[in-house]
Amino acid sequence: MNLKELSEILGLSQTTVSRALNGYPEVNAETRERVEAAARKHNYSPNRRATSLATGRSMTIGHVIPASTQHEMVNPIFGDFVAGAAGVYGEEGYDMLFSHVTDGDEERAYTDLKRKGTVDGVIVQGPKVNDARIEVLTRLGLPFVVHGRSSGAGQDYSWVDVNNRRSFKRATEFLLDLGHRRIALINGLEDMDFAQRRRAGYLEALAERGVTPDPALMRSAEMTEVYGHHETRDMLALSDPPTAILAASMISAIGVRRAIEEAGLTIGKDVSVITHDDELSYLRNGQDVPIFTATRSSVHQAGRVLAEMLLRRIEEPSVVPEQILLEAELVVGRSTGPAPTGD
Amino acid sequence: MNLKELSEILGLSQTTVSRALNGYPEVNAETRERVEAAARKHNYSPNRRATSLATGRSMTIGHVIPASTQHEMVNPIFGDFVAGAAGVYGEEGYDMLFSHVTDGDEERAYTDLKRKGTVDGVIVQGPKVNDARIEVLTRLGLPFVVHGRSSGAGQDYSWVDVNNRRSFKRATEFLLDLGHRRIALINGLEDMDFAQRRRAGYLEALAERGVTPDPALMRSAEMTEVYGHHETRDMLALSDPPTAILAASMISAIGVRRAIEEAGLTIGKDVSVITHDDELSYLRNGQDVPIFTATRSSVHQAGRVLAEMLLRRIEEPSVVPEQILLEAELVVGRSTGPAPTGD
DNA sequence: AAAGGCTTTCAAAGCGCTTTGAATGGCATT
DNA sequence: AATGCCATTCAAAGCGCTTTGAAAGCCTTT
Repeated sequence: MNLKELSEILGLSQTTVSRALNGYPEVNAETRERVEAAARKHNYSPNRRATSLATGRSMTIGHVIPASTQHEMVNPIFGDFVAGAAGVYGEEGYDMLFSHVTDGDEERAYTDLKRKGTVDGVIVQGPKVNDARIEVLTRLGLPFVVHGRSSGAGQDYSWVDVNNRRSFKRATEFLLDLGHRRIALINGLEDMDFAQRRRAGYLEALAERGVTPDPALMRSAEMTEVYGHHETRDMLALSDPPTAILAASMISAIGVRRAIEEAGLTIGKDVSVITHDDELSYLRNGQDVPIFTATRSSVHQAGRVLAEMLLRRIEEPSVVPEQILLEAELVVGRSTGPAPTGD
Repeated sequence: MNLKELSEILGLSQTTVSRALNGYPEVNAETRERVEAAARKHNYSPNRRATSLATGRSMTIGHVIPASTQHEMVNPIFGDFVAGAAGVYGEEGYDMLFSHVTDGDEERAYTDLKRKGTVDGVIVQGPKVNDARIEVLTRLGLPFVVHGRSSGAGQDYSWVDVNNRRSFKRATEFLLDLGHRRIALINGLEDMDFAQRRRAGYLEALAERGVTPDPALMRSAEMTEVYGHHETRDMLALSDPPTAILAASMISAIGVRRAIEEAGLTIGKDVSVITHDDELSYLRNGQDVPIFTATRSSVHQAGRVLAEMLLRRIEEPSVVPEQILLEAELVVGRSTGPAPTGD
């Protein structure tokens, strides 16, 4: 059933039927009802491609997945984020499209998205320091919002970010207050902007207390479980091992815990652990009492907020960019305790 | 730059330019080269919506995400699966579209997808026992493939599944061979088809050895970490606790491990654990020696295989459905050992 | 020289919708 | 009765592409 057929059945022109269904005022109330009834009855709904071609809008939001770090897509954090965004899209009648882009080819990818008119806007995920995508998208005039920020990207753009510097500073201070001095940082990938900010917060806290940072206690890589385990095991074998560890995600924290337990140590007693907790639905930080002391900020919620922001930008592209900085809570769980005394 | 402009620049008709770019034979070789050069130079690429409207094909694959169990989307397993499929789509020039569908509304969702022509085919994920989607899609004539199977769905359809029954039977036998008799099953959601099959395999193995299954040792729910932890703690508190546990995924197995350790017990000695391992990239089952003894089958690979199968079906919709049954390996890790002797 | 057959190019229709600009008819106004 | 104004409805153009059917041009054949 298409518009032509429907209008023939009704004995009306396509114009009138289209207008009736799209809520235009210049249609007789009675006619509108007839049209709506017929549309329901014949299970009519307009062809998205045709609508899209005629209006110039695709009602689709793009998420570009760089293929080199396939991980980005696979990342459980990404899953929760996307679920949050998808909820908003659904409510507003937008679809969500993923483009799998081979790395280095991002400029082309975005140019194509714009050119081909596949999407009305995009969400930029996992911004790096000085991320080139921001400049490209600004130049193309394709509406976008960024999940996180990119230090060094000159443009003024819209973003939603967690105050990573502050939350990791607080977490570090919390450990310092407990008497810890050998505090390790198991960070995310070095070139990710959020990782830089977390490290900055960590270093800031140490500096303010006069603790000299030890490069041997600062690790960074993709935040897998195996990585958390590996680095922890490695550091616990040092002659002067850490008494506390800051982990970048629940997933690596699980690896951290595994390594601590394998070493015959007790978490929260021999070694304290604080992790960032994105409130992943499949990896909740315990039910009532948190498993880990954690800096907590829902990535699902961030997805929602960003999606709403993007839809606003699509509606009004000329409005000045918005920026939202979310503060993470510091929740105290059972993975932290006073620094062990006596060596 | 659109086709019209490009053809005017070249002094050719749109027809010829279109044909040149799409590799039709009836174009002079020299002309083709000129056209291709101009297209490159002016950064031309055809508008997807227009192409799509003209050809009737959208070059997009749909993944429908039921909203009630938001979890499905958020599921880390889903992430890896989708990454596998996305790789194939990318190679073949397809995009991937997610529709967020409020539950119970799936029939409408698919009808719309078909009607609106948004997608050329869909992948059905997380089939339940007697899943209604299969009948709907068959009726609509929208090409689809299923990740898993649906017992009771009458139709003949294409699927890729892991031999869940056999792999859980083998895992159970492995534990029985080690002398375990109190074997618990921490399964996925009861109405999921895969969960049924796993349970069937588990029960089959018990029956063959004359072990009476104990309902108190059979749990099922969404496979989160907290769930694995909760059920394990609960069962370990029984007067006659299990000496071995079968878990449905790495994520719940992590919760199982946490509960065992909290109870002061040792995994692989006091309590043996076998999990299914989907080879999630962020939750690898250890590096060299597996953390858990596991039934292993890559969900990323399954994603690839299904995507390829779907593209074949889109190409040749009339071909008889294909079915692929993947066998899981049983890999032995450090989480299993002989049943503890003496009470 | 006319006929026939290739190769190459083109004009125009069509995909299914939205939207512009015009037409129609009923009613109140003069 | 003629005029003007709304409220409705309509025909047709246009979105940017593909594809059909026809035409043009050049050889070869008779």
